[in-house]
Amino acid sequence: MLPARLHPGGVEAASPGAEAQPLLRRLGRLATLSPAEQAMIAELGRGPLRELPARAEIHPEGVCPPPAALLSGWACRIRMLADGRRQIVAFLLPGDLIGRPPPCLPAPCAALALTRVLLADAQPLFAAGFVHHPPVQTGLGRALRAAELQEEILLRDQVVRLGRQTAYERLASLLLELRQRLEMAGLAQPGRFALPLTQEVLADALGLSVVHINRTVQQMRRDRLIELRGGQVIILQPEALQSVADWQDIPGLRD
Amino acid sequence: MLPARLHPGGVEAASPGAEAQPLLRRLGRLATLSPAEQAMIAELGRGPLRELPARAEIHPEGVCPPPAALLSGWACRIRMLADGRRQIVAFLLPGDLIGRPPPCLPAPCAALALTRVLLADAQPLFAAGFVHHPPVQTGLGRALRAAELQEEILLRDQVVRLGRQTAYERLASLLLELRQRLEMAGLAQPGRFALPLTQEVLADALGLSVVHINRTVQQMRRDRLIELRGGQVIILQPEALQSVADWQDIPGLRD
DNA sequence: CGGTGGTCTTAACATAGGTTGTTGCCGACC
DNA sequence: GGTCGGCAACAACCTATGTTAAGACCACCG
Repeated sequence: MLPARLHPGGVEAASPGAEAQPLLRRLGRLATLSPAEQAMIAELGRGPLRELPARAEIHPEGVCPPPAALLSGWACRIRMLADGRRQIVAFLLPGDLIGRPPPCLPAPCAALALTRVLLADAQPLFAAGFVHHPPVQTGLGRALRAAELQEEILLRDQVVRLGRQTAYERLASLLLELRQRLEMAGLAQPGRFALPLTQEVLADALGLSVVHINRTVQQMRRDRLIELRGGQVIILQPEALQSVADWQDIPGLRD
Repeated sequence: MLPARLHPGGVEAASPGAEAQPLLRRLGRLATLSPAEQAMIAELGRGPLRELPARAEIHPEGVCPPPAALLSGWACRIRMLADGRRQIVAFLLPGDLIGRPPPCLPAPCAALALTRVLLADAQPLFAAGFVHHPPVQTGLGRALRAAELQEEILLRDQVVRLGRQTAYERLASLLLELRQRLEMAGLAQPGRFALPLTQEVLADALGLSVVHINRTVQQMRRDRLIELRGGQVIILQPEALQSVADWQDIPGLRD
């Protein structure tokens, strides 16, 4: 609704369109984009944006949400059971896409802001990449398609974590996933990144209790694999962490 | 490789093209197909088929498998950890699609036949529905797209199961999922269907040990929710099972 | 300043589910 | 008809993780 320049707080928008940087970076890594496509993506950052505070619902469960791009802040897809148990299905990071172009089935989970978030309407992107041309034909189409496929891969990783890994392994694996994703969006220094998540959120993502997350974090600190304070993670021993987590890199796509 | 008519065993191929029935049924439920599209699908059953015995690998981990349609038999997507732990990520039922049209990222999990399976080359389908036209434009495109979206929904259900449900709830939920999917492919009588899975396979899917699967099955039998013998399940109390599992139907798409 | 609420931390105890090992059934194969 | 392998069933014991509860720290706010 409001133009971008009315949101001075938080986003350090030095150059115009800077809000779209992570999205541009990520999609640009997935396929070669034409200058026109790059411009279209950068334009999103100048278009009408939706700003939401932490804890706000981006879209509820059971609807078919319109395509949006997460420009800044963290969010998640979450599902709740009847008795209140919560499972975070996926984390959404700057540069990620929420919602699908039609035809679209009702989403089985809600999307929730974990921090203050800035959302842009991604309808034009999907229209250009998915609807007007077959996705294979354009760089943008291939990039959007690859983003979808990556999301599916992350979902499968999550299944393996929850199904067959111990608490310690799950935490290691999640941290490595977030690190790589943030790097792909240009938001992490090597070995160090911001993690604006409470232990309760981690618990809901990893299928554990808060108490046990705490135990596990303590242990990982004592083992000198990570440091975690004030919303910042430092990965002290990447190789050790990778071997604990049985980690394999998230594949990309270059045309 | 071999033409369909050289596979007399197992498939009761009364009319020609009968092998493609489940696929036709399922895609036809997802979108309205033109007669030409229906013919193209039926044609798959007459084209060169790939037959594999139980336990055979359909495709390994880490490759980009060509699109195939599972015409008969059960299979699964599975991922293995370095130390041999296995997690079944998804079950593949007759009428399901394996592999993706390019652009495609290396699959993070292998596909494994759980029974004898019959596979057809699905490249023509994806070419027509995805590559030559944008998926929205044709009925086939919409159906293929909906099938993909359904698969993603199943994956999210699986995450919730493994993350937040008890063994008993997981089993209930999986049985309901399989029931609905088999019904959508026209392969289940109401309240009763074939389940050609060993308890070990169930364990690998539900993130449990074989022993505990056995305990859980016994309990569910004692509670008179299901019968399970000789590869057949009878759901005795569907509503009770649904309330245990916190079940919601898998959404479909009708144009 | 002193509440108030959110988050992290720790401890004690409870339990769902894992592990190991044995038995019995049944169909396949010689 | 015997033997063998795969599978289901069951028991005894063990452990990872959940639950409940309470204190410490910190940010915010009146």
